[in-house]
Amino acid sequence: MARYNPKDTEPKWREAWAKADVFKTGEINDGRPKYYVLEMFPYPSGRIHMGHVRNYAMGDVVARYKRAQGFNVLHPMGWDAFGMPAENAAMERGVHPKGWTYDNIAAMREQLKSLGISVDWSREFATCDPEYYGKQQAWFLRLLKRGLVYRKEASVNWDPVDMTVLANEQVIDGKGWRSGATVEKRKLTQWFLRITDYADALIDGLKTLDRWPDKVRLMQENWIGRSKGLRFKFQFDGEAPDGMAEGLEVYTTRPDTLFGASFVGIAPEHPLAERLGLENSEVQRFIADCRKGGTSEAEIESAEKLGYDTGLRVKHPLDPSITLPVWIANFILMDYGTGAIFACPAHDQRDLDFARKYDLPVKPVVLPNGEDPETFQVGKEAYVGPGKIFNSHFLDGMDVETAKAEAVARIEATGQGQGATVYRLRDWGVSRQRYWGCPIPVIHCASCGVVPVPEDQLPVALPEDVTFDKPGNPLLRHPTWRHTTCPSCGGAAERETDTLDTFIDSSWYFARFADTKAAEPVGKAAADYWLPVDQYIGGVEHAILHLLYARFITRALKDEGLVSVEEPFAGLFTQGMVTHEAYKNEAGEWVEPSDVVIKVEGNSRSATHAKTGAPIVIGDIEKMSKSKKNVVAPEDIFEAYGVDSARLFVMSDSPPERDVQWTNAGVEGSWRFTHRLWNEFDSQPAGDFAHDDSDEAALALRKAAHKLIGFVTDSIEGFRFNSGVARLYEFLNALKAAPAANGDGTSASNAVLAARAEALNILARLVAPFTPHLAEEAWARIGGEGMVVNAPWPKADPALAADDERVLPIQINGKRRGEVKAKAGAPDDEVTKIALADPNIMAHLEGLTVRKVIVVKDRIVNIVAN
RNA sequence: GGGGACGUGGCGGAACGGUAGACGCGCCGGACUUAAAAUCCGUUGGAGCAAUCCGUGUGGGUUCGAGUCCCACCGUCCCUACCA
Repeated sequence: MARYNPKDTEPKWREAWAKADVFKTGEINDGRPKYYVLEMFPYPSGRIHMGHVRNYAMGDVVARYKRAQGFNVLHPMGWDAFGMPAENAAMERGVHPKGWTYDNIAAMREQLKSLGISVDWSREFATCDPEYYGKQQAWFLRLLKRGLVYRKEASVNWDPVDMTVLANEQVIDGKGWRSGATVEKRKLTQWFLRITDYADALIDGLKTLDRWPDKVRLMQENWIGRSKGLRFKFQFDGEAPDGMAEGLEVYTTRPDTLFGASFVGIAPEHPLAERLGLENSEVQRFIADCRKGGTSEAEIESAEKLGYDTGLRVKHPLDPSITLPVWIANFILMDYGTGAIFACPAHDQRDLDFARKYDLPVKPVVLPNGEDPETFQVGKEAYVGPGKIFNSHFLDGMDVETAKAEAVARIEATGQGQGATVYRLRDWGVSRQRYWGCPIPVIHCASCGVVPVPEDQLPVALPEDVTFDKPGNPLLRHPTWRHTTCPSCGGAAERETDTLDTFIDSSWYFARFADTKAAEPVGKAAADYWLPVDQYIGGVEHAILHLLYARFITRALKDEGLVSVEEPFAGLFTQGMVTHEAYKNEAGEWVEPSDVVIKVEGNSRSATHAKTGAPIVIGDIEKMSKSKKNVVAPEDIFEAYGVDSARLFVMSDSPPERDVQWTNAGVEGSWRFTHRLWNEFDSQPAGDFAHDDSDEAALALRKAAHKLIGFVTDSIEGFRFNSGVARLYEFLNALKAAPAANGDGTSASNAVLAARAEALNILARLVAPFTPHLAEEAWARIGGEGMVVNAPWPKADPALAADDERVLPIQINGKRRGEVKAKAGAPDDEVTKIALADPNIMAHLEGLTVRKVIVVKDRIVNIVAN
């Protein structure tokens, strides 16, 4: 018997798989049902981390399982390869982003391959391949023609030192994350995608995604933020200011509280405010003060409400005898609704805070149930609950919902406004003043305006001779690249130097995988066959941005006739992170796990430094990160324990959707399992043995093996890998306990050896998705046909998988008092008779009267007695 | 402020409304060893000699039966946010 040695075994089988090209995707419509499993593709940072191991191991379990089930499986891999880190490397170390990126890809490809994942590598691509982003430019231009792409002036976060636009996430406490410079708001002309055109479709489509986590669907729904309300125009009392002759338009979701209005508020960026600012330096100063406030959470939380009374007044839309003052208020956002509101302080907390500060009227119009209209008052808290409308003329006595409908109807009847649906979602700004991204394929011509690059000139490729010694966009300062001729008039013109947000790159890659050689952006026949992705797997951190963008682009591409599906991902699974304890020395510096020695005494643990012996503080369990030094490198683990043990551990320790805590002891448990598993295979004697089901031990083993098939199958289907692995452990324990095989197998009966042979044959196939290399070696050891990777998923014999005898617990008044053995499906009265005859039960029923006996077939007996 | 998830042994976690704690880790005991590591075997929710009793954050409720369903509270975590 030889000890299992993953170091030799694992590479051997990876080579065998590659040589036989077993993971090559089948042709479309090859007769088998299709299954498309995809993990979110990685950013090529240079090395894989444990999070990747977990993500790709999960996808691999599904892919291998589905292949064994007879599906035509598409399981591709690619690289989300554009983005800032490549440019940062260029600035910091003088390497070219392209070289840096492709070097990283090469390194990570080797690491991923060493994981033994069943990927069809022939379909690999990177989003920075001109071949890929050229196709992206092609569909981008088609969306431009469709009117889904437009330019507008928008305010952006501008880093004055790096001379670039920053995403909101890159602004930390008002400063650029790299330069540390105070970020300015600048108005720039930017490219946008009309995602808001699809707001309704994106919300309504969520209902069809029944294999998505509810959490993610809810997050998207909230993000899109559909609200129904009323949009109407206030007319000015007296002469309207310049440009406002039509009135001042506001949006509200509470038209029922119109009679509680005490003032009208406009955002500091509102055109009316800006106009007033031109004439009045006091207004100008006020607006400037409002801009100073930061956007961090704490600042918004504590920000004082600020207001400026413009002196203008407007007429109440339902009673012109009432007039309301117009204030400029810092808490009103220009980019939601109309940038202007009517305020009802009694029933909105922000309005109330403002009204109290500036001593404006607070008039309640919704009476909570049980309150007296004469005495009800609003103090420091606005009342936002249900109730009856009062103090509101014709709305009096209505409930809130009825009053909303009535108020909308009245306003619509007077022509002052209309019921309206407003979204929180904004159009998607996709311009980036960056080099390492997909160039926006348009040309600016002085006489023709914006002209799309003709399709036969695509891709618009990035120039490679660029410099990073100065801040700003290298494309802008490149001596020749942007100078070109207008495709329309032939005159001198300039290329667009903005590149696309990298979220565009990842919004359609799954469709390209269907046919990576297609001349069109998406190969229609292949995409129609493969899409949607049946199972998508990735981190929950992409719940909103990536998954929403991909849904939007899919719908846009569908309307453009490029794909046939509306939703890209039929099934979504969001897996948890890989965490690890973080350690600190007495000076408060982070210490790497490999330098820490843990001592256990009873239930308490203490730690010391491996080299110095100095005390170490065991900190919290946190996401692995370089800054906290609590990172365990996958390659070190592969080296020490083998790939299968690492895969097995990340699959087994926690439910897949939850975080898994990496521990050395844990992976050692998986390592022990692989050895014990191998030993069982290795101890099975050669030869054909006949089944003999009269042998109790043999039959028990066979039954356990056939039941196991169902357990493991269900656990994979239901993404409960940890439970499936637990069942495999349990079965291995049963196998070891069976009377057999003490080295040479001599003590086992032929019946048991036959049962063992059958069990091992099943077991090898069931563990194959989890520990594929070991399974292959085990399969070979027991003389399995071909490679286990090509073996069909085992089928349970229903007769063997079913229990013919059941052990039913007997409860008295819900407390367990004994058990009864009964044939499966035994009639209730028979089970009752046996239960009541049980001596222990009889003892417990002493002095009690049996009122009722509840028998749940094959499960439980409950005797109700008192 | 709004929304959501989760509270089970020393730890990670199992449990279609039906035997709570599967499986793993750790601890403890034993075998092997000159010894240790590795490996193997066994015990392990708490109390009790035992019968038995108590146990799934707290308090109520529904049910023959609740970790699971409902209500309230406490705690932890995540998302989102002057969104009118």
